[in-house]
Amino acid sequence: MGQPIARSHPSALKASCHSCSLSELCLPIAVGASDIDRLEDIIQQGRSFSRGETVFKQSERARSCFAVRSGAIKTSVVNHSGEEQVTGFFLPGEIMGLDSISDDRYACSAFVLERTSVCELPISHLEELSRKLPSLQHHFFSLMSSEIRHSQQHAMLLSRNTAEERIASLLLSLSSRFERRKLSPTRFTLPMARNDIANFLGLAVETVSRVMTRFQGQGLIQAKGREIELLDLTALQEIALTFARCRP
Amino acid sequence: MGQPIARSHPSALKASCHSCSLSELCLPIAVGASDIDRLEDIIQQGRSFSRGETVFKQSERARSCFAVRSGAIKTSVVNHSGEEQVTGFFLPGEIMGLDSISDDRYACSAFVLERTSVCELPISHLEELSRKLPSLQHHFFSLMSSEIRHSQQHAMLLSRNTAEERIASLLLSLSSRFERRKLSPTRFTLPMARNDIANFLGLAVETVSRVMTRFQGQGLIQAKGREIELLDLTALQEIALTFARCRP
DNA sequence: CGCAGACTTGACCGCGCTCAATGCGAGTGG
DNA sequence: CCACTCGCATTGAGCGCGGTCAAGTCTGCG
Repeated sequence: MGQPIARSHPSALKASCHSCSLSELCLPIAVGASDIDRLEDIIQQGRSFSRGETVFKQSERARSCFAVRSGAIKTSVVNHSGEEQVTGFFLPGEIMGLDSISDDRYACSAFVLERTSVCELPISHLEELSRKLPSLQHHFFSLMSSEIRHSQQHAMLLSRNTAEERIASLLLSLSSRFERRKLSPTRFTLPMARNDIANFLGLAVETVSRVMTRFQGQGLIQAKGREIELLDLTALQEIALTFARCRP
Repeated sequence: MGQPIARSHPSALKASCHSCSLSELCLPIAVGASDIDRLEDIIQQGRSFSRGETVFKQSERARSCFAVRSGAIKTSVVNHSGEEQVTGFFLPGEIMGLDSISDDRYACSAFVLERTSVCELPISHLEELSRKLPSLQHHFFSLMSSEIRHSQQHAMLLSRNTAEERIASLLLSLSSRFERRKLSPTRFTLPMARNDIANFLGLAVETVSRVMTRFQGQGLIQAKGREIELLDLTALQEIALTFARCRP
């Protein structure tokens, strides 16, 4: 996957941002309507992946970022002792790979959690187009800047917060990200396994389980497997509020 | 400090990157010799700050990034419960404020740990110049990309590593950053208090103290107050290696 | 129906936090 | 010069959160 996906798909479709339902979350918001065409010229609408596949692998040549169109992805790195470390989850409208622009190797692997389709953004083309479209350049600086902040927030979350606070934060983060897509902020299906949640939050799976049943006992959530309903958002916010704020 | 520093220094000096001893670590590496002048045109050589002052404060208007010329700085945010959370340390040749480009408010405050001078990089000018100098634009994307990775590394460090691993990692990070500046990688003065270290690493001060005396007992380091000597780099690396790698 | 993987629940224990006291060096003033 | 203070660092005692280990339960799928 280091090569642009086009390789395996000689007839890779040009993206059609115009008709994409995510255009208000994704790159197009950064460019005037008249310039969307130029964006479409460099973006390749990639193929779909199914559960378990990887969009790219750690330390492959990094030539592209990817915008998630549908589905869900987890990124993770393996440390030298062979353990996986989940570094993030990416949902539709979000862009992954921004951490891999610097040393031209992907810093992490991107695992597909459920049937997913992505748009491929070749980095060199993006840089080139950014020079011509100031608003696009600005948007990218902003995107990366927010990404730094999200990582910092996450580090802060891991540094001093209890298991309950971490889990409440994650649930609320997911909630607001679903809401942005006009989906229910209180009733959704977790795209990732408990294991991934635990790993991402620096906890043991057992702890995640325990906390979620505790939350359920307190009437804060209703959980059956990956089906989640948030019953008391304000209480969850109260718990999570020990740290700053969630993904905007 | 939200205003460019020039306000308080009407005669703010144009930067002289040409003669700066850090030019091989800092922005100039990104531009050809002939373009350094254009860089100097937009960079303001700021004034010096002394211990305890702030270069900028959280939630002030963010108009500039800052390159550290000399000294040392810690960045931190206060969460809503009023506690400080140290998010990073910045040494000469490093650029801070990259996390604050997105929503035009500083995401953190920058506290001066020892007598420090900085160069101010107005964001709007940087974006403009980046459009004209592709290598500068690329460099900035790279910088921000690495910053994302550093935060992720830090998050990983906090998520599963023991106190010893965290502290060994920090010591090695500092070591390599001193080395980059042609200073001794094994003998240096910590610019920050134990308190800041503890906060940054998500530990209690007492734990930092205990671990450092333990390291000393094992002959790994020699510490007297903030004077540190790393006696056994490989052993420290062995300890830290549970996670990935330090600041390049 | 049976198996494998994901999730839950329980019992136990250790790392690191908390609280509290003490040590130490720098700066200040008598 | 000492006495005093203040901030910072170190050291000790006790305990709780969350990790580990080990069963047990649920679920989807061939």
